[in-house]
Amino acid sequence: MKITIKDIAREAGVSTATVSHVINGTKNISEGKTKLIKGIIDKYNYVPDIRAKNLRNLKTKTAGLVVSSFPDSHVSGIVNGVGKRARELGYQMLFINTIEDQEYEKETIKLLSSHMVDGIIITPSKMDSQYLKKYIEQNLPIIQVLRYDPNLPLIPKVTMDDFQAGYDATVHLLQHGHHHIGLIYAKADVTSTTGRIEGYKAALKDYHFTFNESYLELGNATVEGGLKAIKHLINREKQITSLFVLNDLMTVGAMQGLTALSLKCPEDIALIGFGDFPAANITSPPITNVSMSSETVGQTAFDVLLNKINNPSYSRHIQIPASLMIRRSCGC
Amino acid sequence: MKITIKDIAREAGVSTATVSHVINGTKNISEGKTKLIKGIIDKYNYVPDIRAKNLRNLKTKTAGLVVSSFPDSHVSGIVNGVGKRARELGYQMLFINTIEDQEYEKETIKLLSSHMVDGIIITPSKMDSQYLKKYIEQNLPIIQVLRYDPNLPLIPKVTMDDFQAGYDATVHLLQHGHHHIGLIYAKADVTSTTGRIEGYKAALKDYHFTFNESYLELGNATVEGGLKAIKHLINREKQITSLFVLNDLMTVGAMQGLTALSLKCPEDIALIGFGDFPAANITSPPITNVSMSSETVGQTAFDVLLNKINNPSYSRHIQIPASLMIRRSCGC
DNA sequence: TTGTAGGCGTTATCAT
DNA sequence: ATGATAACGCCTACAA
Repeated sequence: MKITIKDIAREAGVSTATVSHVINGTKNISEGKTKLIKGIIDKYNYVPDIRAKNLRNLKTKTAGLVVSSFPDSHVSGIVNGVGKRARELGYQMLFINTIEDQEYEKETIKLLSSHMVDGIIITPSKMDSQYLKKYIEQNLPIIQVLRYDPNLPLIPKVTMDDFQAGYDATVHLLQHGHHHIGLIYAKADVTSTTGRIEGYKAALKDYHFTFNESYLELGNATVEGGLKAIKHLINREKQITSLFVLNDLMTVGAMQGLTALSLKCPEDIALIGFGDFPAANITSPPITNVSMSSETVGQTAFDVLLNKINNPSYSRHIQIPASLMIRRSCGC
Repeated sequence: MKITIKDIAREAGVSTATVSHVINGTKNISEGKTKLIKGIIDKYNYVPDIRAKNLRNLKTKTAGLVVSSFPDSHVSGIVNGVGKRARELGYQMLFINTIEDQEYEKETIKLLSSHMVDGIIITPSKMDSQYLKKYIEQNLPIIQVLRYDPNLPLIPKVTMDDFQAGYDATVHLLQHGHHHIGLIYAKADVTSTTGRIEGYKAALKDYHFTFNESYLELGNATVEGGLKAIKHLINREKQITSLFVLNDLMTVGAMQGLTALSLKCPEDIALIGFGDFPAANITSPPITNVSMSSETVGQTAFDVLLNKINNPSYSRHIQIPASLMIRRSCGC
């Protein structure tokens, strides 16, 4: 038997309006009745039906978080950061992982847009996310995190400063005398990748070295992917003396690959990873990493979403800086 | 301007019932009208308001996942597993991290119980979770994952086989001649910890060694916690020759601590971790771990929840086996 | 095959 | 200080 506000009202001998008011403190009700009603509510452990409440109020106090992959600590840091801030601000969080599947992503957004949430934080699976346009036209608050569609200028963004991070890491390698720098990326067609590669190119250019397309290799964001990638890359481009790996799991794979190839790090091949994970300083050698605070990204993302909800014209792009955590794999 | 089923009906010149039926395929509507109505729906990108739908239907097709901490890959694996299975079965997932705060946990359950979700998967923050009783009496489908209250026999559980895992790891160490085994645990008053410790004790007993309470040390599930714990432990109990560490992050901290103490692993101190993380085979030395598939736990948990939803008397306890991943830190 | 209308549980306006 | 009641948007008997 489900118990409703009517039941409470009946038992208290008052109207539903009165009960509603004591629940929400929205009007002055006499002390006596207040106490009586609260007692009955407690007795039955009554909680107002949130579906009805939402329907009436046009607010759900929940936000959607749609990410496109979830294996690494980076994404889980973001989930954590968003969740933390959401909690602080009294929001619930609906979490969906699209596993890089844009069709599912579209379905998901469609569903969430049906007043399931008050706003959405999304890591789009593809650079082209024009399908989002119709939602912003409908004034559904959406923001992008980590990755974005450059042709969606009205949607706020919270990302890493990928260009700068790529630039800095590359310069570091360059300054250690490495001109042949292999780069293993997780996924093409995504701004987090392209931004970092732009930074890599810019550094090369500033130091007067030519960019070599075939120094780039796809690693699919997994350990095995990183392992395979490094084997291909080093077989193909034997002059490579250093590696820039754009994701934690691939970094682990790359280190395994180096061992498999009997290559010493950093003597034969220097390496800088991207992301940074707790164990990075107990590996052999400890791994230099572009370190980023994914929790910060998550928290900021939620704040930005709230901004967007309260001010529909908000459209800022916030770039969180990364920093180079120097350990031994880079040859320092 | 929000568009509703009425608007669609008006523009199509039909009743809302007809529109509803073509949307849900719940009755035969003539081809012509069907096409017309679908056209209009597409034109306006109309999606039925899920709040209203839920209110009417008494189903939300969303499940709550309430975990109590989120720093490690273990929990994120579970989130991932639950999400994957939920997606396959057409459910959405509401994710909340209570950060080991039972008060917040209670509030959360209360909120979710207000017909926000069809069922709840929870990792309770404390062994005593009797507050859940009133919810099961109200027939809210709840299941426990990873940790549980032993005095809640009616609630299904999906956990690791913690006892067996603790037993096996300890036996492994014992067989290598280690009788003085320090144990660093993440959190007291929680079945995942007590189960593993029971296994540890049982192994000791089977091999005729006495259990020493002061070989146990709390490490708080963090890197720093593990680091501190090992320092305390080794200072206090100098005869210890091996370590069993019940969580990944603490394992990393313990390895750091060994280095800080100028202790060689495994020569001076052998070590077995619990959880297993991608980088565990590129550390120095590679770390032997009790390895568990958290994704499996997550997927199973969702299946069990669905069982509970469909059959309120379901109350099984499923124990997922772990396996020892032998690498070098244990001295093999 | 299609339409009418009541009700899901709340909140909030307008009376009293 | 309270109460009656009309929405919120949808689904679904029941009627036509």
